[in-house]
Amino acid sequence: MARKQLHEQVGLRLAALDQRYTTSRRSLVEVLADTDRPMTISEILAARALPQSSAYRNLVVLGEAGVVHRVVATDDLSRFELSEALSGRHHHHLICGVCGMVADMDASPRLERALAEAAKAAGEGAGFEVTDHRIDLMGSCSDCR
Amino acid sequence: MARKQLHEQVGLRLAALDQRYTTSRRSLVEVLADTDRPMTISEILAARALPQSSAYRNLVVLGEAGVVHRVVATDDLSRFELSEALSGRHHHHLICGVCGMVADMDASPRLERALAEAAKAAGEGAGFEVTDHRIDLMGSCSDCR
DNA sequence: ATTCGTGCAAATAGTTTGCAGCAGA
DNA sequence: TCTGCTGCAAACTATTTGCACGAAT
Repeated sequence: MARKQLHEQVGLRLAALDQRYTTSRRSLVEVLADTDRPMTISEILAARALPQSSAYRNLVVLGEAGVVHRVVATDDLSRFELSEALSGRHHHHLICGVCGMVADMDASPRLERALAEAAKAAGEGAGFEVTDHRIDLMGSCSDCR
Repeated sequence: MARKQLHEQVGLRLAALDQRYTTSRRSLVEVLADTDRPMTISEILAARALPQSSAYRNLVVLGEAGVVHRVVATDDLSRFELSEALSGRHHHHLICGVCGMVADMDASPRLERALAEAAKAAGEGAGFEVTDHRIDLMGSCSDCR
């Protein structure tokens, strides 16, 4: 999605919640749009000077607006990425167990189909309504070997 | 696995690291063997009175010994389960986005095959060596609807 | 005996929040 | 203009650690 349209979309989503699209929120969206992997708070702050509390607060708001998505890896750092609704790329993650790095990985149709089937079975069995999924491949990245 | 053999296995794994199989460690293993879902620290402490610090410390040791495994869901509570090497059940998780509950879900062969293929492709593409994976179905549990 | 584990309390790390001043629609 | 956002600092929560005592080999 072009950068301009991206901001338009974000603006709309925020407006729907009576939230303003302020400079710091725009900053956060820019940073996340510029990268191809989920970013930690410190990475975000390294890219755009911004008080931590504003970063946290705005990421919450952007999360509620469906603009950003929180990724949980294995270390205890939150990572954030643009939501798939905005990035348009359904993907999963590679997670390095040594350094904690997280990289994006494109989804495979076959995997998605198998997953949909498993989700259906799980729902029937346990009265659980599946709305989303998360697939992570764990291992070691090239820097850690 | 029978309870007695389980403790034997745990004892061996701890011994391999020059660690003793003490009463509190045995307690932790028992609690985790008695349940079918990953447990938070507070759930564990509710089941067996034990100082928090001992629980945390021993879960680290049991983790290093490959006896327990830490499960990361979406809230910021660590959850622990018996490792698959000991439980013998390869499984994935259902995670409720409302209450944070985590339940076990048996793995499906088809899903595993599709995943193995995706893992191979990812490794080739990114110089990433895949050693494990994690699949979670997110949604809402029966209690939350 | 000597090494390792325990329990308490204090420390730490990441994240959240109260409040006074500032800015966007 | 008026409601909501910002920035600072203090608060909070989950987890980790230092240290002196106790237990296991």
